[in-house]
Amino acid sequence: MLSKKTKYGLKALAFIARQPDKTPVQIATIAESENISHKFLESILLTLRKSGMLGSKKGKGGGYYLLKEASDIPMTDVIRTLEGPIAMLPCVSLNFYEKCDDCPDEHKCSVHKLMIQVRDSTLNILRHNTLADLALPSK
Amino acid sequence: MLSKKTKYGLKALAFIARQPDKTPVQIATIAESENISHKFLESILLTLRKSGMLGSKKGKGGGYYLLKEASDIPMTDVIRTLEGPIAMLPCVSLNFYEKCDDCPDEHKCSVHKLMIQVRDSTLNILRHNTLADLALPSK
DNA sequence: ATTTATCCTATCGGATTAGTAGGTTATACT
DNA sequence: AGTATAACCTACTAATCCGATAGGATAAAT
Repeated sequence: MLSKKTKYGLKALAFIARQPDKTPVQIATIAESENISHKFLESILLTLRKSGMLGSKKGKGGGYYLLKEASDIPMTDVIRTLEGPIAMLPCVSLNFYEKCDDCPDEHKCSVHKLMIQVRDSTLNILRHNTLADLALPSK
Repeated sequence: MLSKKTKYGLKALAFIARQPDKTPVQIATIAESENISHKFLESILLTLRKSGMLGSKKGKGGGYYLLKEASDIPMTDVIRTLEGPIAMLPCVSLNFYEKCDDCPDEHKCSVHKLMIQVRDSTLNILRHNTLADLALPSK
């Protein structure tokens, strides 16, 4: 399950990506529109800025804006930044790999094999969906 | 991420499914072979028995055995029993649906749409993999 | 009767989650 | 210069979940 942090982060990014130019959007605007706690959202956007996905501007007329084209930001990037691993087990994670304590040889582990299949199909979708897709107006 | 409960449960089921007849397998045997805490595994197998997946027998020569053919137990069943929802968000879960507090209309939610795609591709794999596949000897 | 092995309830420490509090810093406007 | 604005940053907290443990009750085989 995705944490609320990730869900809110995705919604916020979609909101920011929908801005016409790259006009900065304020936390308060997003928080209100998407029903997210202002303070919680603040910490989420801070994380996204530190990861290099967003830029920010202080003071009046300030806010957050995209540093890249929305179509250049795959969902994998966002989820890995906010949630961590996409895989269902650390031992099949590409970016957050960890060996299982209980597994002497993971190549003989049947659960491992199954989870690689799940990982690959999930990655396939998350890689090909970008923030531009997420930001498309709902029809 | 899958909990250890689920991971251990999957391994244990694969172990049980590998038995020639339907000879009961003892907790201790599985725990030792798969490096799982005896007591923790006990509670996991209890859950699986209560869900109707396993039968059990007490006393000497007792243990756990499958109640159905391994090929009739899809991975979805096991994971839903031990882990709960397969979907990444409650609002796209088929078996554990919950409305999002923050979403006035989930059909207009772009995150929702994305997570439905992920859910469907994951389900596709987990439905077509059964315990029989999981139990195949590692080559 | 004794051993074996599951059954069941209760508890627990540690980690994680979803926030909240409160002040600091940078920018814009007057 | 002074004030308002809005992001920045650190720390804290309440609640929940996870992984595991404790200890006895029950049922079956010998």
